[in-house]
Amino acid sequence: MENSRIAGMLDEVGTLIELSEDNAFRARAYHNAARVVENQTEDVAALQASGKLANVAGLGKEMRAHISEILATGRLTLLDELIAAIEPGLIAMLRIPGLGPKRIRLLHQALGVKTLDELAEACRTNRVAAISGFGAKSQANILNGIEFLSSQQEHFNYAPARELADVVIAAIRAIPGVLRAEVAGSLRRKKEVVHDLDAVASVAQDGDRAAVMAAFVALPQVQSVIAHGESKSAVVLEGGVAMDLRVVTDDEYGSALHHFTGSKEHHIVLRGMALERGIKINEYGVWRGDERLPVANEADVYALLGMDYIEPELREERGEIQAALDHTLPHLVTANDIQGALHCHSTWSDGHASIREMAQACRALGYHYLGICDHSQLAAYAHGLTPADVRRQQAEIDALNAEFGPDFRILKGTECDIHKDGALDFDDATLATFDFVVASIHSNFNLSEAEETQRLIRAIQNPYTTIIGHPTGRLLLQRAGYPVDLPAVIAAAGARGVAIELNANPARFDLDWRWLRLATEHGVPIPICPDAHAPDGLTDIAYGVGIARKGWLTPANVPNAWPLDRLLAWFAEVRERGRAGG
DNA sequence: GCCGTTTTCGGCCCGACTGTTTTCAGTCG
Repeated sequence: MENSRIAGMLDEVGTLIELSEDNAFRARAYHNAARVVENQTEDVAALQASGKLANVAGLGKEMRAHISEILATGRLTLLDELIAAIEPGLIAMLRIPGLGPKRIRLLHQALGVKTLDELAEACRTNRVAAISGFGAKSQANILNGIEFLSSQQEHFNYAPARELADVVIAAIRAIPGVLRAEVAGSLRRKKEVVHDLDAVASVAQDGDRAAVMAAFVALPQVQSVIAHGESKSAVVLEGGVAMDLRVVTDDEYGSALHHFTGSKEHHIVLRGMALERGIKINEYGVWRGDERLPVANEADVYALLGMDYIEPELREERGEIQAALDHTLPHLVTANDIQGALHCHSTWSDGHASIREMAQACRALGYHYLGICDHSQLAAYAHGLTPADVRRQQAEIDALNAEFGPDFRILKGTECDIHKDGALDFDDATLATFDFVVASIHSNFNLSEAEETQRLIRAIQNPYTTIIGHPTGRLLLQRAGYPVDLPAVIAAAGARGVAIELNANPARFDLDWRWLRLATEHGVPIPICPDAHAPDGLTDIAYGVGIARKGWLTPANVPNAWPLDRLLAWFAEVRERGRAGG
């Protein structure tokens, strides 16, 4: 039983409790337990067997009993009872902006509405406005919210959200009176998908806020205004992206940026810890009793608690607070550490630029090497290369390397398809001609989890495999990818010394950052690969670095942060270990 | 439901905004 499945069941219990009773803290305990289970790098079943589950904070007696039941039976009686008792349509109502569990219960009890459609109809027939506590505006907002849900995307990929945010932040900075402005929220934490945008801006004095806010809601990118206050406004931008802006005085900016960067879970733990030390943290500052402690910037918040600074990417309540107290936070990889690009395509297969153009683009970015990895023959849809094509391509690479000289190196690679049975798509003689081999799945996504897992493990055990490409095949917000037991794949890669790529294409970000720490614990190197099909795709590496940082990666974990000689030595070492039988 | 202790109950992050009501509850981040 995967941790994520156990977590999913506990999380669902939490949501159903929200809808069935008043004790929000009980619901939170379940959501919290779900996150704790999800964050365990070891299997919960193993933790239970070794008795270590009792030491995990957030999992009390009741939660451990639930976990035991799930592990033994695959089911949870409490969850079954809640599902039987609660209308499933009420869960969907939680997604309506401005409508929470209490008012949903009230609507259900007063009107008997069980689905979004029934609720919309109740709004149209004026039955919602008649309920005590509701009115004409609530009714209109609920109806608008239901229409918004059906017409808008709920989440957005990081890259387009970032581009839009950069435009709007620049516009906010240009508003007269604004001293500082920055994007906050999940985008600043580099989450792979974001729900909305948060931003913080500062002004010299309170009196300047209203004018700045008025200018913000009037920006050309603003489609509609949801809330407009002096210090806080909420709007919907073009493309349906919701955005919140907070305006504070400049002495509050550090605390406000920290507060609105989140995550909520990080703050709950941090503030609880601060309270134990007699310190209160809010979005305006840090206080000991009535005394306001000096906070010039975000780092001061942590320093006042005796902790190391925690980068925004790490603020997910996954052990970073304890590590900051212990001074054991990792030295995170940065874009400046990147030495080259591995896993790039050219016009030899489905790329849109020649090898020369890709190499020139890499040199312009200051990189020292480029790994060309065109598709293999099985990928006919992508004009995959035959062994004869490979020989001609490698002759071209030799000629280009001779021309470029010693300062830049084009590496001979392949993105070699993994067959249904786990075999690679080239014979050994051809595989031996490459400097390195990226092995990827592009077909037969519908096998069982056991079959896909075995398929990847067999590819890992091929002596020529250097890197497993996009290990789950997911496309964010589009498709889930094939089912795969990632802990088993990570363990196999670690045992064999094979790397797993972090595909930096913002539609993929595969391997998911939540697995990166488990991978590094197993000694699996994680190259950050752009999977670029054109020169502009190389810039995805910067996005991949953000995800790598969320996964606590250091330059030592990332082969393309290594100089060329070390990289080549590692390629040879992986192949040698493969030939020696792992 | 979990946790910690001034240790088996009481608190659980905290403040802005909205809508409805007229002092506050619900929602959100």
